Amino acid sequence: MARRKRLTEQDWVAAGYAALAEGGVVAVAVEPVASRLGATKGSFYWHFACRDALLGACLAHWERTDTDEIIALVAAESDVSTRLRTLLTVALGAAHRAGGTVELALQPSADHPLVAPVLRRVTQRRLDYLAAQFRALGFTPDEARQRSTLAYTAYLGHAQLAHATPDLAPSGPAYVDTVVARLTAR
Amino acid sequence: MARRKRLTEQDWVAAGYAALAEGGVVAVAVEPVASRLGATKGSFYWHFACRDALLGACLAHWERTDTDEIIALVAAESDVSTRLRTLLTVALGAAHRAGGTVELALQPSADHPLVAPVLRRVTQRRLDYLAAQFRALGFTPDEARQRSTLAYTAYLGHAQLAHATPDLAPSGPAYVDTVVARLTAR
DNA sequence: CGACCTCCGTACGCTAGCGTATGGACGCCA
DNA sequence: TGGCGTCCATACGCTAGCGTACGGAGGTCG
Repeated sequence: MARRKRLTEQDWVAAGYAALAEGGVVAVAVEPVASRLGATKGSFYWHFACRDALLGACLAHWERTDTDEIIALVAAESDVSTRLRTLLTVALGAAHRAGGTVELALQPSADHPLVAPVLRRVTQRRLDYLAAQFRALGFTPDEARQRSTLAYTAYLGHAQLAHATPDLAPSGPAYVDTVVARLTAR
Repeated sequence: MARRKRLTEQDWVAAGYAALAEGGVVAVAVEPVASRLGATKGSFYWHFACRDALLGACLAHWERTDTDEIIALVAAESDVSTRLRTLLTVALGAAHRAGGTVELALQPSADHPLVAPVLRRVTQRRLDYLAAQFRALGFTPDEARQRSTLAYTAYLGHAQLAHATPDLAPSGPAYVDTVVARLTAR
C-alpha cells in the first residue's frame, strides 16, 4: 500500500466504493479509506469538501455501473426470452460482484438523505425494465408487474443469501432454470 | 423518557433490539441505548459485562422470537397448503414488524463473529422448514429445495423492498396469491 | 434503626473519526 | 534556476462511544 503516485478523485471513489461494499455506509470514512490508499486525510480534503461528498460520489458510481450498464448490456439481446434469462443469469450470479453487495450495504441506511433517493431511482428503474420484459412476453400489465416484483425480490433475496450465508445460497444454471420456469409459466 | 424505575436485563435487551432494528449492529451502542431508556452507562455495566454481551443477547432474542415462534405459530395448522399460505402471509406482511428489519440490519455485519453463526442457524432452520412443506406437497427433495430457496429469497427481497422503498413494495393478499401460485404450480 | 446489598449516576481516561490549518514536496515553465 | 501552482503529510481541536472507578440512593432485613 506504499503508494507514491498522485491520487485522483477517481481513485478515492474507487476506494470508497470498495469500502461501501464491504462495510456499508459507515465504512465510507475518511481516514480508513485514506489508509486503504496509503494516503492521509490531507489528500482527501483537497479532492473533496467533506465526507458526504465522497459518499455521494460512491452512490452515483453505483447507480451508474450497476443499473445503466447492466441494462445496456442485456438490451443488446434481441429475443425477449433469452434477454430475461441473460438478465437473471447475470443477476443471480452477481453475488461475488461488488454491486450486489452494495445493495445490501445500503439497507441499514435506507433512510439516509443521500442514500434514499438513489435507492429509489435504482429500484424503480429496475422494476420498470423487468415489467417491460414480462409485458413483451405477452402478460397483462398487472400480471407483468406482479411477476417482475417477484423476480426482483428473488434477486434481492438471493444477493442477501449469497452474501450472508454463501453455502446456503443456490448457484449455477440449474437454479436459474428453476426461477425462469417459475416466473414465465402461464 | 424520564424513567425512575429500576431496569432489568430484559429492558436493556428490548431497547437494544429496537436499536438493532432501526440502525443495525452499529446502533447497538451503550450510551445511545442508555439514553433511550433514560439511564446511563452506570446502569448498563451493572447488568452486562460489555457491549458485545448486549449485542449477543439481542441476537439471541431475534433468533428466538423471529424463527421459533413463527414456526410454532404456523405449525399449529394441520393442512399443508394453508400452512404454506399462512406462512407466506405472515412473512410477506411482516415488513412493519421489527423482525424483518433486523434481518436487513444484520447484513452489513454478516461476517461479524457474533452475527454470522446466528444468521446461519436461522437461515438453515427456515430453509429446512420450508423444504419440508414442499416435500409434504408432493415435490421431490430436489424440487422442494429449489422452490423453498426461491420462496425464501422472495421473502428476503420483499422485506428489503418494504423497508427501503415501501411505496414500490407489493402488499395485500393479491401478491401473496401470486407468489403462492408461482411457487406451487407444477 | 442501622448495616448491607442492589442498582445507578458521575467523572475519568482512552480511541476513532471529522474537519481545519499550515508547511512542505514535487512538477512545470519561463 | 527561480517561481508558482498542485497535491499531500502532519499536527491540532472537537465529538462520540467504550470501559472503569467510585460514591450515593434506596430498599431490606436483622
